[in-house]
Amino acid sequence: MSRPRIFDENAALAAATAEFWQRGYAGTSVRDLGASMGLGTASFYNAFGDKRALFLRCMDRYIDDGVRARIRRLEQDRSPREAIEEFIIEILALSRRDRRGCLMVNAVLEFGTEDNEIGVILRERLGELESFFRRCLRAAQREGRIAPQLNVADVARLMLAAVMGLRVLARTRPDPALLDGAARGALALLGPRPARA
Amino acid sequence: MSRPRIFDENAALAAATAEFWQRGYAGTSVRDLGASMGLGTASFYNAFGDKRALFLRCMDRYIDDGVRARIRRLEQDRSPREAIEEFIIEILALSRRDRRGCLMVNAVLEFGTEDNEIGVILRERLGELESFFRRCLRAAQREGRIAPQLNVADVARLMLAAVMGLRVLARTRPDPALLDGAARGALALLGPRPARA
DNA sequence: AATGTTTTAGAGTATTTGTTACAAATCATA
DNA sequence: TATGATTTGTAACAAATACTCTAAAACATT
Repeated sequence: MSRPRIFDENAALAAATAEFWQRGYAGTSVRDLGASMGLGTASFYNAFGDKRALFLRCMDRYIDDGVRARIRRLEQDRSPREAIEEFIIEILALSRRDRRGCLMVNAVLEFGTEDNEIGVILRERLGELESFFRRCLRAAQREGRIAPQLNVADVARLMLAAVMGLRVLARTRPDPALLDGAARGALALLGPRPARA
Repeated sequence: MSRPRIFDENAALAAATAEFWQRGYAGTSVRDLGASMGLGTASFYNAFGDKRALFLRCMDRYIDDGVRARIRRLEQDRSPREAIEEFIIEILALSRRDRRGCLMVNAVLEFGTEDNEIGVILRERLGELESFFRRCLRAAQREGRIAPQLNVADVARLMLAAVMGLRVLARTRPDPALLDGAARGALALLGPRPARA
């Protein structure tokens, strides 16, 4: 019917994501993107609309494959308390091995106040993460795996902030001692593991 | 001796800072800056060198008048434990009233991986904040105002991360309940206030 | 009033930005 | 092998970017 695409859309999106992740939205030019995606201008605009639309697709993909997948997996495979613990441990591991921080957090700062449509999306995604923490904390509390006097809502909020902070620090001060310490501190929020009855 | 300046350098720096703060470095053009500072191109370049140099001056000023002044003041006027408490309360108040977040945190994400000179400066400034927390925690522990079994180094690191996170959240999700809750969570790290002996 | 020094105003420069235009290329089907 | 549809390469665009240049203006001192 028509000329087939020569490029792999998934690979192109991955390349674009990497570029945005490293240099930010404003810091990445369409020419940079085309080069790293292996696309000419025509293919670029034909396939993805424009720069902003491409960024939105990258962010969607990034979040679906990242936080969301992690939340789904941990909530299915682990006990509530372990789900939180594992989440933090995995974020720590990511932060230790990758100096780019988190594309979503980076986007929060770049678009938070300026682009309202992106702002809405980001707010919602952050809400999902907060909800994950709160759900797990509440469940863990019901199971008696964390102290009953813990303020679940506030700890969830603090954990959200702590994770954001960890991702920020990873981008500028990826000192393992710092990242490990902050993560240990966050884990300590759950209190000592109660002995199995 | 020579033609006097028509503009107030301090006011000009304040205006530039506001611009960078709101729109980021890449997002602010030299024309924007000139306009908000009330400077023509010649005056701009004559007085400040170039865009990057101006940004460095803005950041210096911002940090000196901000975190550093706050640390100095609190460490002088307050007990160690209160210094931390007040610091968090003040950051919370700032975050609630200003959606721009923190210029320093914004810069961390924009320059963390790209510009090494700025990266070094930011790393050092973050270190100062971490040290403040650690100093106060250690002193408070010696005074018996926080639990002796608290891991001071890790709590200081977590607090650094939490403050960064709070500043990030302020920029996109300035929901008072969220910010208040995260701050309460951070304060709870210090444990209950011991009764005065 | 002349000198020296710096600031100012504004036009101008070369490069980069995001995006469009257009014709050639490539396939499935008729 | 012609048709139809879409992708591709390249050239081009207007606007914006950071920055420079030239010359006039404004002061303190002589």
